[in-house]
Amino acid sequence: MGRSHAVELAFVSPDAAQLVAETMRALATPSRVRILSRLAAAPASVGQLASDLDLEQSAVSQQLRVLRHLRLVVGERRGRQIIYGLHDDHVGVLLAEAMSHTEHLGSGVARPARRRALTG
Amino acid sequence: MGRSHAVELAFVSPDAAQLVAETMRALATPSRVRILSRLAAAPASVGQLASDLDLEQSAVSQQLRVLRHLRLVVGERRGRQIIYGLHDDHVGVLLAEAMSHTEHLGSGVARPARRRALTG
DNA sequence: CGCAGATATGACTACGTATTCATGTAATGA
DNA sequence: TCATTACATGAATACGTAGTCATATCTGCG
Repeated sequence: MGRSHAVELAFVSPDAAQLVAETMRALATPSRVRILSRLAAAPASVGQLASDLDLEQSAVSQQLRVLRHLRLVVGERRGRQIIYGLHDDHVGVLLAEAMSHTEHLGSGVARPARRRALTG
Repeated sequence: MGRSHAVELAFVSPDAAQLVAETMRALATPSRVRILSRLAAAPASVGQLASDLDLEQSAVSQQLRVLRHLRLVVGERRGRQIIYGLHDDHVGVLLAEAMSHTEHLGSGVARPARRRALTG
């Protein structure tokens, strides 16, 4: 097949890539990252999330719907409220990995800002 | 600044959430996931990526620009071509974690899930 | 220098979606 | 039953961006 096969490990099919992308999309907005990190600390109701993250209740519900759909969070009815939490620890690991990465990158990651003192 | 517990995911500031989201956005599209997984296997030129992933050269360059900007890939000039590769192993870990999570969820994004108890 | 290969980059279009507003639905209490 | 609390959900708007086309830049060769 190939003249020199190096390491063809993680070749992913377009289908699998689609799934990965859809899942990672959940972490692609600040609001959902905040919601997830909040739930990673402790389960909370929708209203509690809204007031704590300073978001509209509708917005929280909409994002929770997305996260629920992606199996990243689960909701459990408790009287009038619905307590949300991370679906499992795997989600926390993924989130931690993402944050670790961001920390590792540090400064000027997603900014087209020019660094000074490079060229005259 | 470390809580002594399983996942040290405390509250994340809106600013940090923004950074995390921007970084994770790189994995939020199938084309970039495919590019990264391809580069995880072995470095490749732009044209090679284009032909192998069946994408337009422009599209590959555009996405590489994003990935480069997010410090996920690096390009190295080699004659007329530019060989791209993952920025470091950390990127591979993140990608593997994402794929692992997706595999764990299965092929269906929307299925009646079994939930785990939140309140005890 | 002139030409071809290889990649980068603006401009444009199309699509997804985050947010808000308004309303609907479920659960508690009188 | 009606009122209130707590969430969910359709509709509309605004914004970001992935992909395409055309063009520019940059490299190597004769």
